[in-house]
Amino acid sequence: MPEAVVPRGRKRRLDAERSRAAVLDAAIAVLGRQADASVEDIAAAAGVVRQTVYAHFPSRGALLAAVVEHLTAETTATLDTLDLDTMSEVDALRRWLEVSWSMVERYPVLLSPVMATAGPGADDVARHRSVTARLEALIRRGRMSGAFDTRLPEAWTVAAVVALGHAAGQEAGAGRMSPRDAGAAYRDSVLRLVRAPA
Amino acid sequence: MPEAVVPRGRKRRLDAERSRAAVLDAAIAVLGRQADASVEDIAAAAGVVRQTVYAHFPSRGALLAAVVEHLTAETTATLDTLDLDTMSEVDALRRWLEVSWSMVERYPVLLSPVMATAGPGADDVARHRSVTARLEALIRRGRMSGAFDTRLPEAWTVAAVVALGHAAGQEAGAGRMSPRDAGAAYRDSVLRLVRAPA
DNA sequence: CTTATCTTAGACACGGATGTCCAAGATAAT
DNA sequence: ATTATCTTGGACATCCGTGTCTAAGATAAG
Repeated sequence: MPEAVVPRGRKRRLDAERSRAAVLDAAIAVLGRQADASVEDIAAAAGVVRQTVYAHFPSRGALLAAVVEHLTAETTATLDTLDLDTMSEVDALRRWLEVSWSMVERYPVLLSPVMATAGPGADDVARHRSVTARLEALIRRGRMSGAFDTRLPEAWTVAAVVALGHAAGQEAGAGRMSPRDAGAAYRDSVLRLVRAPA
Repeated sequence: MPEAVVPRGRKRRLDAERSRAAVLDAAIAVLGRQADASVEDIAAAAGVVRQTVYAHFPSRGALLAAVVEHLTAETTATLDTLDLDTMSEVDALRRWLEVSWSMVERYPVLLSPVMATAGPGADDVARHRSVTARLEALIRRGRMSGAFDTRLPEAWTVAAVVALGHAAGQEAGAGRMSPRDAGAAYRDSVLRLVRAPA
């Protein structure tokens, strides 16, 4: 596995950075539709030739890893602008759900198996870790404060929230529900599942 | 695509039927662990050579289709022995969840993408149709009788139940929860999601 | 403008999986 | 015991994807 070329004799040509970005974007788009898309497919969608992809990413796996990295970074960054800690648990969860859902809507690849299999930790949860970490902390806080129900295991609750997100994404992606309705159903369902009974 | 050989000059050798069954069972087991297992892998697990697989199934796709067919048949058969119509909606749903969960436990391949991609209708829902049809009917009945909540779309409710089943399977399969706990959490979550508020 | 960088086109090697063919031997049916 | 069926081993063609190499042409940086 050779490394991606990053010359230092002169300045990096912005041309190159444009190609790299195009490939990355194309990968996000294409893999969102077909998880096992070939490098050829991605290159074509990027308006580039296959060799150019290898000029920026040493291997297919490295490209996938870059996709995962890119998206998790953006998602966690977005989540961190929310100041979830300063609001009530229920509001914070609502906010978290809104943001997560908007990300899923924008990047369907987020629910693709690609996110699980790519990257160092090839575990379905380990991959979402940096994103679900916020959720986990939030849920723990709500459970301790009495705002959330504690009858179900904490880890299960997290898994359930993720799974319902997948379901909403499927329904919207398959055209069985409008993205709006899917998002609403998602939020309502999670709240019903997580909130402490009155 | 040649057809599977079914001679009629003499009687079918039970030897052959044993091989066929072994291959089918091996496929169910192996694909449960690795969705993209090769015909070679499956043959090896069946204690058979690759060519023998092709002697019974014309192609890889046909084998997958046979797996799907086999499992959906068994599952629907099991579900039909329950007489769900004669009990209360909540009891019926509980029963449905128990049976479905036991099937998922026994056949992890049921949550594999194999079930979606194989078979004629390559739709995630269309494949489960014969199984989820029972669930759908059940949910509709409960919604009309007032036992279930009607604030969420019916189709969404079905999707959510399936998704939570996947989550439970994942958690149990990954060893993060015991199968028992996962099943319990699954049932509790679904009931909490579906039941009408008191 | 000069030069280094980037993209492209065309090959090529390699590995892995699918599907096919055939001949020989094992095995069950009659 | 005879015969048709089944499994096996070996070999082979094919397709597809990955990854590498090279030379030529385009393009941005200095």
